[in-house]
Amino acid sequence: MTSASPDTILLAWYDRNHRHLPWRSPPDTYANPYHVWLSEIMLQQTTVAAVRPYYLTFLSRWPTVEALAAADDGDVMAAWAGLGYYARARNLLSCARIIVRDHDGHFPGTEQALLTLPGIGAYTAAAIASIAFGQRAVVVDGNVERVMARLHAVTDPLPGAKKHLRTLADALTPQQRCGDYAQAVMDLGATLCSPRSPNCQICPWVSLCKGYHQGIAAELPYKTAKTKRPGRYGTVFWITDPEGTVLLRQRPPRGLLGGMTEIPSTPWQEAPWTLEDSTPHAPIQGETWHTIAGTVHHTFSHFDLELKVIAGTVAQTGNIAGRWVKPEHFDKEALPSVMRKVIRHMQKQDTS
DNA sequence: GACGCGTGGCG
DNA sequence: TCGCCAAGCGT
Repeated sequence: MTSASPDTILLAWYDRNHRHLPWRSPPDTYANPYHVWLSEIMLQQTTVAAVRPYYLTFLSRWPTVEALAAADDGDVMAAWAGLGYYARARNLLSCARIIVRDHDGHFPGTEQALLTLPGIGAYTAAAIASIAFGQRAVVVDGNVERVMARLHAVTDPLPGAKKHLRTLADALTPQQRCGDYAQAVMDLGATLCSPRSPNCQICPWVSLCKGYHQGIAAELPYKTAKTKRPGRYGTVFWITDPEGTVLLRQRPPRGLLGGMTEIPSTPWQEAPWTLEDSTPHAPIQGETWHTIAGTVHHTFSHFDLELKVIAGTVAQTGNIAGRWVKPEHFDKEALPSVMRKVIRHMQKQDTS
């Protein structure tokens, strides 16, 4: 007798257990390339739970790549606000406009062509090519790396082991049902073969899994130690006019929170700010500042931030660089989470 | 290849 | 409270 191949075993598991996600199509069908692309960009380093509402909002507001390409930049950034990694939103718009301008509104169907588009790297190109176009492509994300490391008991640490893990993933990738297979491995990693406590007992691959048989599956993949997150400090200037309108401004188009709306602030430096050092950075001078009690803490990918807030009022809003926005219109702004924390902090002051 | 780039949830 | 983690990409 012959035993089923690993990919056949996994696909059978997927047919029984696949999750219903808004961007997915039924097994054995090709999904809409626009849907696959939009979801894959949002899912980069981001959980399904976080993506779901954003995906539904985007698809509702911009149902096609043509609609997205025609969208206003500020509307797209505002709709992305809170999801993080804002370069993805800038690249999303840029990519949509290239698709419409150079590709007649159709996504290319090969990995090689997809790779030339902004925001689409090795993983996303392979995902779109396989899931939306049925091409054989080796899809390697964090899930696949973890599953391969466990299945083959790879003990060399990441990121050094990446090339080896890709080779192992390539060897397992079938010629048929390529999109379903890609989603199946990722589903396996996201549900059973999870980072902390894998559910090996009901895993379709348990009998093949070297990591399981060596008793080290849950520990894999090993990773090289990370350095501790440094701390940074800033002072935010909460400036209002007599009617409670607040001074906002735009951040530079690239870099941290690039293109997003901010509340004016000192630079974010390694040492705490004194009041005297802070105020020269304010958008207005000669102000009487009122220190707001407490601090706002926020963790970015590569540093921890602690913000103090000082408040001031101006009689006239003219001749000050920035935009004056009423609080009831904040929800239309491209305000990242750290700035919404500052706003919440100020609203707590009002009610206490 | 290393680093910059967000956020929220979870053990 | 804290470190880890998520369907990575661009430079």
